[in-house]
Amino acid sequence: MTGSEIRRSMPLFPIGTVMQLTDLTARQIRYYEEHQLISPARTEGNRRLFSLNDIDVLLEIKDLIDQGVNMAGIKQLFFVKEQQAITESMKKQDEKARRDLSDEEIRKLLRKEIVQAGRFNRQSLRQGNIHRFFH
Amino acid sequence: MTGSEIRRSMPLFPIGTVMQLTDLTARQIRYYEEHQLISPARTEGNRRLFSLNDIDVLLEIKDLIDQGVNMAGIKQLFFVKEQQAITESMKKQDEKARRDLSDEEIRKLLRKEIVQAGRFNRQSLRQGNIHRFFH
DNA sequence: ATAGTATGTTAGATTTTATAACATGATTTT
DNA sequence: AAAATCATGTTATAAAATCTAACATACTAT
Repeated sequence: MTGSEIRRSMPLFPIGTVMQLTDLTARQIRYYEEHQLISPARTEGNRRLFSLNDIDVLLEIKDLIDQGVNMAGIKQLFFVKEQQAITESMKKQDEKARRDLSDEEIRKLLRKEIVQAGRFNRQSLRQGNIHRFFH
Repeated sequence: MTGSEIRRSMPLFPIGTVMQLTDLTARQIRYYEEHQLISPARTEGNRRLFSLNDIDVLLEIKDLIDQGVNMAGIKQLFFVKEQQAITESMKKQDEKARRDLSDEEIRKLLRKEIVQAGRFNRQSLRQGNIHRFFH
């Protein structure tokens, strides 16, 4: 997790602040939580604490609601987005794997080269430059 | 004011969150407010709402306190810093003024040049290129 | 017409925050 | 040394914000 991801998921805001930032009612926010679209943290005393991410999600929900999408639709959209995100991260992993593989290949090649170079130079080394390897 | 300055001065956090973020007690935070080191906004119901800037200031205060600086010292430091900031912004203004002035001079020069160019070209314009100015 | 959805409203309990006053240990001043 | 000041803790009391749960209601879809 990157630093900014941590910051974005830090529980900071009480519901009142979130209401103002999103123009949603407490009822709505709690309802969306009930439907698992967000999962705000809780204080010791059970008050919700929202993160910047939560607020982003709520603003997305609000946009979709304003466009006439209902809960079911929003859930589907979020589900699809999450799948995409997962696919993306898998793609990245694949790429990394491929990169790692080719790194490994490069290492093999390098080893070969070194061996070859060794063979190449053995003669000349004997012929007067062995002292380089001691001193 | 820039966008980020607005964001940094937006009243968002209740005192509880600020306590956690700064490791200061409510008593301390209120005391520093009493000494006008911060001026958090208030909700309709008189609860304090702190901005990111407030939190920055509180963290600075905490650092200074930890280093043994007392209220008076902190006030002085903040005062000096503010003076510096003002001086800085005046410098910037000066620069801008100077820039504006030289812009004005450039305009003067340009006008002269144009007049000169006009004189220079009058002859040649008459000699067959006046049509460029109509069409 | 009925059922389901999304939100409003209300009630009562709990938590959080506010102010104000007094307490206290550490420094500073007299 | 005694008194005053500083920075913070502690406590009491009031008010505000939030919680859950229940019931109400306007729409939509069947």
